[in-house]
Amino acid sequence: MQGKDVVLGLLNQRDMSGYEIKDVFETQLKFFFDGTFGMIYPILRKLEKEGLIQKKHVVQDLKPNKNVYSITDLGKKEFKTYLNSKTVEETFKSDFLMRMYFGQELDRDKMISFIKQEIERKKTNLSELTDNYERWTNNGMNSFQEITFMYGIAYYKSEIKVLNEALEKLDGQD
Amino acid sequence: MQGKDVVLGLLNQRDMSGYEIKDVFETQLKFFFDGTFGMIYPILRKLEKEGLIQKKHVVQDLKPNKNVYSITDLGKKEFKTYLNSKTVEETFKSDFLMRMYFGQELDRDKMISFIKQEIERKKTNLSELTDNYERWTNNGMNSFQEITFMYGIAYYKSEIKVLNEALEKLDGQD
DNA sequence: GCTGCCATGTAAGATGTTACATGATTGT
DNA sequence: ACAATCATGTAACATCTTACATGGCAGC
Repeated sequence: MQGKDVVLGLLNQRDMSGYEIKDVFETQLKFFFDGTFGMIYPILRKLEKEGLIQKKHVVQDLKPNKNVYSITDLGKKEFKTYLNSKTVEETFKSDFLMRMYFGQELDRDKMISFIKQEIERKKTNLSELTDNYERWTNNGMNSFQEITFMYGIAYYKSEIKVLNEALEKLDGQD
Repeated sequence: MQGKDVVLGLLNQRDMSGYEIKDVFETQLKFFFDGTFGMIYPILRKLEKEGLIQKKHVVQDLKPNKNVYSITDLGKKEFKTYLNSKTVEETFKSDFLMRMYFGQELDRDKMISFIKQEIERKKTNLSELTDNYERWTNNGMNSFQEITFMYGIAYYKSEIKVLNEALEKLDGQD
């Protein structure tokens, strides 16, 4: 599962420009995948070269022109192959937990401020995710896609709770 | 936060060989960072070249010889710099959620089997994490390090619950 | 003889990040 | 003027993954 597969999957749903793809990444896939322009455009070029997608130049009146990509039959086949491949294990990398792990090096107040910062960060993430969920619900979403949101919301809520409990426990040790 | 910082952090705690570092990655950091030999050994070589760590060849009797690394003053300084740098946002990548998102392509049974597989996967991960937590508790662990485990355990438990609920809901739709 | 654990490494390639670079249009 | 949004891209670099390659020692 790489950027390539995700882009192909999106174009398998409907035609899009690189800019639009970035937008879907931000509003719908952000919790479990992130893509940047520096990644999306090179992927589009590569997929086109391989004949998996096709470019159409679209002239616009009120906005700058754009390149809209559509998936080819070859691309559809390739995406199906991905969908039927073995699911790879998720990856998670946390700088915050790293600091918790190596915390003995720092003083207690610094550590507590790290935790408070992380709680705030997660609260922000949660409200963004909730907003995107609500916005998308109105545009049609199937029960499986809904799971991706439930999953993310449960994650943030449960970690906010854990971190608050940790703070309380640390307070009790004074 | 990269492999380099983690390796430096571990050697900041005590001297270790590449093989031992891998073991700590597996048993203590696995939830929020993963390292492979193909990553660890090149990092050790690089850090040594930069003068941040030092190699000692240790001849062993009952086991193959090994290279034990220790951190230098320069390395300690470098690690402190990392600890005081701004925490970067966590990253999460999930192939499972990807399939949930693009699920309309597949038939319902296949999707349900993906969910069941993922629940099993998470149950296994949870029990491994719990085992490592218990094993480590007996070897001394501070309250901040404990947070890294609480965080992971909460994650797995809450996602297992979400996925089970999703399954029930899907059953109700028959 | 085989398996499992201990132990170290390389080389090639894929992948992704960061920073830079450009420019139109719309609204304030 | 200026900021925001729309729109596309490159080049250099850092990083990591995968696969390969080797070999000692212990116990069955």
